[in-house]
Amino acid sequence: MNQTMIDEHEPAEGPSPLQIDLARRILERIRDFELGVGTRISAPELARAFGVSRSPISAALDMLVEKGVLQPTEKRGLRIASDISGIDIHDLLPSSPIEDLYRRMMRERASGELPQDVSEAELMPRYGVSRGIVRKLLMRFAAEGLAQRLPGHGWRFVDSLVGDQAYRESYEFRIVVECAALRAPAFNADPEHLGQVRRAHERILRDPQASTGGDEWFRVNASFHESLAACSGNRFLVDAVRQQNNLRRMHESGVFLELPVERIEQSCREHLAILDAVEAGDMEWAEAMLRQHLRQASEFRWPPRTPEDS
Amino acid sequence: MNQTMIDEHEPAEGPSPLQIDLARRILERIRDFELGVGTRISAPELARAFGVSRSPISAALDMLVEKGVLQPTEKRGLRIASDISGIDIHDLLPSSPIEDLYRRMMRERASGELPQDVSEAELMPRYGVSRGIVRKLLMRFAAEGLAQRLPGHGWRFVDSLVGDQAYRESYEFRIVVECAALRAPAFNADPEHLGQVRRAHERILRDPQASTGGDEWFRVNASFHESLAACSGNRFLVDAVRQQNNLRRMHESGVFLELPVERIEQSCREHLAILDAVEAGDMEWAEAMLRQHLRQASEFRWPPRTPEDS
DNA sequence: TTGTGCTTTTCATTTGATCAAAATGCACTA
DNA sequence: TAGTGCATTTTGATCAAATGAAAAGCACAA
Repeated sequence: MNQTMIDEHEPAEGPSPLQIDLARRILERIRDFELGVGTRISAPELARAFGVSRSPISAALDMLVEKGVLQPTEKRGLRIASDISGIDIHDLLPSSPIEDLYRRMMRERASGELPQDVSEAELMPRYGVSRGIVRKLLMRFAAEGLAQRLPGHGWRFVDSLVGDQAYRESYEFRIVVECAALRAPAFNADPEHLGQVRRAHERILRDPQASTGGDEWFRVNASFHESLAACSGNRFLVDAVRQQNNLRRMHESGVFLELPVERIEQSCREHLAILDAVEAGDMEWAEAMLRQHLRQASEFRWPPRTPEDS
Repeated sequence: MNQTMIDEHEPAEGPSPLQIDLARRILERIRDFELGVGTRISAPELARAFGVSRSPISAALDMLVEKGVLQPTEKRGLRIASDISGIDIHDLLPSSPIEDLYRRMMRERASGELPQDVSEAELMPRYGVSRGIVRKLLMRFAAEGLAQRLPGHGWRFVDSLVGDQAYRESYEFRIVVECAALRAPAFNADPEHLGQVRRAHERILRDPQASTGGDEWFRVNASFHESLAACSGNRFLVDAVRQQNNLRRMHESGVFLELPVERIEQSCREHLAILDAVEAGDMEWAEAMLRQHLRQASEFRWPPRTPEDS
């Protein structure tokens, strides 16, 4: 072959998915801790918090410097350069192609475009990616309890939350597990942690409109339920709640319409009331409210979908 | 290169892991359905039952013919040739190297020889296998909820059931979930299925000695708890019970001593009593007994281990 | 001490070709 | 109508080499 092109390395191999993910989580962390402009940022601390080495953290911080969120101090190190409380994190950061594909698959599965049983070979041309990518994605679905390998050939997505039946089962399960968490003998509310959850809710209530579209509300909602379970001190309860959150994420990614603002506000207030009861130590009241909260949610019907849906 | 050797394919590539697994499950099925000598065997039916195509089923049946369990009929097709109720399935069938390695890893992890955090590169030389094999094994652990990928490099085994703390949490979780299953509004006992579980218990009671060593008792025990959950009609409860079974399997594979016979017999009888109550529709009594059964199990201390254990 | 900026080392992904195994289709039979 | 036996097609496992990314180490600064 003749080399008419400069056979240099392909330029601009962007940041790795891990780096992008870390950058996003760093922003979320800055917001959750309500760190102000000028605060110094420590790479080792972040590395510890996220369970990785400094290498990908440094790369993520570099991205944030490029975006103007951070800036180098006079001597060494970084500090926060701008207020990010108002901006949308997803708009600021590129999302990795892998992440996009993951969401796209989830959406197509939730809407039924993608069948329940799929083969790797079928997905490769469909999404125009190599087998390695397909497997990585499927493994991720599997790790989140959303898919599993079949014996022999192929993968199967879990019976998702389509149809009233599975939906009911999910809420029944959540009531069982989450209420049990509140009743756990070793229940111990960590004020620090719950306070953070509470602040996130108050942020939503201050500007509910901003949360209807993105997954901001989803994140806060999920962390509320997970944090309550965490107080039980029982890791299995936490895992169960987390998996239910994953399932709901997949289901809701198939619903295109936005949640009505009033709905979000009401849920927020219910969450805060439950937090009040928990922090006051009135577990029975908290449990009653949580049960009621979940039951209401299970009766909520999603807004009508696009016309061609069944 | 000169070809001094006959460059034929390596001989005797044994049966695939799937084939061996299917052969084992076919034997278990014959025993569970108590099919007698002479019964004809239908490959498509087995393929349907196990969710695979006829190809691996045929290979598995060939293995069983070789072992003398099945034999060809005069014209076409196969029939059962010998009574297998007394034999040990594990002795009859070879176990695939992959399966052996899986068990070995599980045992070494349960006993603490293998650290909680591992890298693929560390396991390759340790077990003398390629990276592909290591990944397949780790993926299997992950699928069973026994391990997960870490961000960046490496894998982490789940906090296993070592230490009183995790052990207590596990039983607490099981009580919550399994008792909820009995209380489920849609609870519906399938007599066919439960009868099969019952027969398996009676088989154990007839010859308890035979079950102390192998995993026969473990299988029956696990299927009892899983079957009860299945009657709830709630897939999430079933999944939760199944995952707890996986965890216990890993934990118990680290315990070398055998369970005392009396212990197995007592559990068997308790299981049967619970089945009686369930089939009689007395769910409250069933739940009370189940709760008591689990609580007792949680208080049971394993027999002393080999001396050098902590 | 704790953090930074760099280098070195280790680890895992990617890629493409080859091959084993599972799925599928078809002719034929009980 | 289901089942068998065999042939064909499809799927995914496997391997080594090259590349890219994360972890680990070190000197130095606040």
